Amino acid sequence: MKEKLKEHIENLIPLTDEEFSFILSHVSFEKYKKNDFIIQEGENVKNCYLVVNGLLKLVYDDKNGKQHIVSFAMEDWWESDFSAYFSQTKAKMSLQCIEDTIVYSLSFQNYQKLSAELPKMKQFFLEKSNSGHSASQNRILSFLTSNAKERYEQLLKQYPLLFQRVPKTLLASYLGVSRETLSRLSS
Amino acid sequence: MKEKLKEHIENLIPLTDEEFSFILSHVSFEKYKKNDFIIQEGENVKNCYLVVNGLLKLVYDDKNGKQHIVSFAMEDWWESDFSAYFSQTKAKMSLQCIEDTIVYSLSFQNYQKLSAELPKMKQFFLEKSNSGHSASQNRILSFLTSNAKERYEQLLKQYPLLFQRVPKTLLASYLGVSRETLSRLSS
DNA sequence: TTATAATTGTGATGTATGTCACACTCGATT
DNA sequence: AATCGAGTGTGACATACATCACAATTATAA
Repeated sequence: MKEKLKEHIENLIPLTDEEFSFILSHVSFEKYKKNDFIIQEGENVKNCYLVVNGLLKLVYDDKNGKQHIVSFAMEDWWESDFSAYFSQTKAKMSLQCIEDTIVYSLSFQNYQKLSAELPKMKQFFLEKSNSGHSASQNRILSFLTSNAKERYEQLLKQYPLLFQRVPKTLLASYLGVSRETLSRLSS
Repeated sequence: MKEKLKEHIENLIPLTDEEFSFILSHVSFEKYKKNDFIIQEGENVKNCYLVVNGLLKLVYDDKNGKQHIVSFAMEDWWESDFSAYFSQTKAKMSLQCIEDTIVYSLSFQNYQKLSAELPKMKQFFLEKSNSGHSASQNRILSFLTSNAKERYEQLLKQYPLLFQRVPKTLLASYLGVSRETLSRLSS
């Protein structure tokens, strides 16, 4: 499993073996079961996570008890309630397993330590953050410019795999439509 | 005007005088008039911009010729079509002045140079990117959980100044509603 | 000033989408 | 095999919002 983390980082930035073992000593390997909460709303957010295997949802529960999916996290994605992680405050959102999931966990302290002591890692985090930011902007754009059907088709195109892995109800909650409307769109 | 840039960076990270003059030698100071385009859709995006004074809109023009505002950029904000900037490709969006505007411009090359040669600046960019990412996620959340009226009230609360500075049509286009609907919400 | 364009409000109407209710399928559990 | 619950489709109806049209007001420029 170590190889997967190494590959993941080297996808952006080559590492020496020493650098990689230094990194490895700052993360921890964790396994969760389907439906487990990795982060629960209201808790302090101590870690962010790299998904090695499995599937997560980052959800916000509104005052009416309705669930909204801010993001899915699939293999090779970093996820957390980043807003709470970076400010070391309480989670506004929950991170929960849709499938059995294996992750690398990185504490905020170790994130800072890696950033400070390994310039390559600061670079890595910077590039990850930049692309995360771009992805979010694209999602905003999709809300601004597209109706439910178009958003559905964009999602279908971008992540065809998702459709076999998650119930339609969750897709609806990601797209911002009711499950009934989504059902009518598919036909 | 130099002071404003220094203040802006030192808001996050203290700098020596040498460090600051090094930074200063890598940015350029530019003035634009109301309605000028700083970035035009289809162009290569060479720079990102720090707004010293004035107000910008980052807009996407859809296939039907309708304008969608992805972001306003006010004093003290960095803005660009970041997706195109970081990948050094053509702009999908335009950056245009709502008011006469003064900016610092930073080329991608100098961005890389500053990041590489000044660890403090890499840290600065990382923190900026992280907070930009969080802000975008909040905007997504607002689309998922709130109707037009609620989004309007959130915007009003977050940026009360904006309402005196920009026509309602633009606010509508930021909120993702028609100007008529926005007009009815205000009453 | 006068003319012209930009901005805003508001009615009438159409449409997309939400909500509620119910039925059906399918896999998991006992 | 029988039971249960999660996931899904679909009809009937309610509602939020878009669109089109027009008038009124306010800025801008000639």
